[in-house]
Amino acid sequence: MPQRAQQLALVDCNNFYVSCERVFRPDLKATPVVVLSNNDGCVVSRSNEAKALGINMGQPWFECKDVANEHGVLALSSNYALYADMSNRVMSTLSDYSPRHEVYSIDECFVDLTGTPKLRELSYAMRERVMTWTGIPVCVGIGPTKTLAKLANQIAKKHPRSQGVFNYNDLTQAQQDKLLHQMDVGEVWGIGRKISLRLAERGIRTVQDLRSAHTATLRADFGVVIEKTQRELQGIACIDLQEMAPHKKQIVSSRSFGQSVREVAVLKDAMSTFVANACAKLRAQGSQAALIHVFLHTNRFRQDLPQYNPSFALPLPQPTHDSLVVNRWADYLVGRLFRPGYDYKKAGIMLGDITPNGHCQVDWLEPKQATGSALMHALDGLNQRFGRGTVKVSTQGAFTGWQMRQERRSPSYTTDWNAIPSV
DNA sequence: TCTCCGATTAGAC
DNA sequence: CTAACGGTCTAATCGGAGA
Repeated sequence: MPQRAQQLALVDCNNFYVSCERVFRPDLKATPVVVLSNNDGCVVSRSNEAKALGINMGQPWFECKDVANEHGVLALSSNYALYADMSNRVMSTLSDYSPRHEVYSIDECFVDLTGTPKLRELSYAMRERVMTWTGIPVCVGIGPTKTLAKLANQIAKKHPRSQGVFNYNDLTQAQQDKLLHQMDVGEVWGIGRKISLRLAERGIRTVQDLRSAHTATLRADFGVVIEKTQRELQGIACIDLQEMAPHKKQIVSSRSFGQSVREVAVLKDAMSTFVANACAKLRAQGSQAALIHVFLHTNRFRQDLPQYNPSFALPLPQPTHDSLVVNRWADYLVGRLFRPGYDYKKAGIMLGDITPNGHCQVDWLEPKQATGSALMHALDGLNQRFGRGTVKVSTQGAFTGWQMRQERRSPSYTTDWNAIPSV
């Protein structure tokens, strides 16, 4: 008996960060809006009006500022607390539709709707409900594989006639061929700029070209990943739904500074914040790290200034998730890496060699470490209940001048009572 | 020559 | 006034060191 195709939906929020801002500022419905990355550096989310003005994704703000101001574009600093909270609401709404779902990113979720009767009606209802319950518009793309669901989602986004829902499984073979022939390979999930160019050299320009390319040659020239992508385009699922997020194998916390920094003390202050951040993430997933990697960066865009990008990876004698322990090492490393006379623009820490708590190789000879777990537990509890930064390590916050620029931040509508507008 | 491992690359969002 | 360009994460692949 032939197996019926999987009905895998990709639900993707439209212009997510901008949409989050608009939920609390309905007056901005027709205003072109963009949201900027950390440090107000690049454009990371655009309303349709802003897209129409030719403002590109990832474009540095200073490049498009003039055009933007000319057309009355409102630019906002990113407010991740708000977006994370809105994301949770959307994902929780979607999770009611299938126990088999995967939160793929802050604004995307795969939902397995295989076996659902009246799929079309259900998809429209799902969009409606997310809109009513959260205020966030979404589009639904359905296909037999993740890659085709992604592609279907793009169609749903692009063609107003689809009303936000597109099911690839509804197409006949001939319709599929025609559709894929009209789409650029670069639109496929997993095919980025570099590979698009190399594919084009071999005459593979459309999605249909890729789908029908000679598999062995493709694999030899481009590797396994692209072979999997091809199979997915052919309707053979190679990328599984990951219902449980696996533990992170590496945790990074880093930031560009608002201004350049010349003093060690300020770098150490910043570093202790990064350490606190990274260790909190580590504890949140119940892990320990045995490798810490600290780095400093000068401004790579200022080639007129001397460049210096030192880093050092330090294996720890014992794995830990204790901010204080990590902070001592990081502080020491910053001191070792620092050279006076440079304008530092960025720093950070990477935690590696991550294992679940208690699953470590213990060195017989090392005295058993007093991990301070109870202290860290209390600290996480307070910071969770009263907001990040309620309790800090003493080296944090003595110096300023490294904090990022955020001149256009919206209030924290969903996480701060004081931000709720008075009626 | 093979294997291991760290560094680099490419991609996503 | 000027200068101004994100942050995390994974997997594959590359390339050098050592066996």
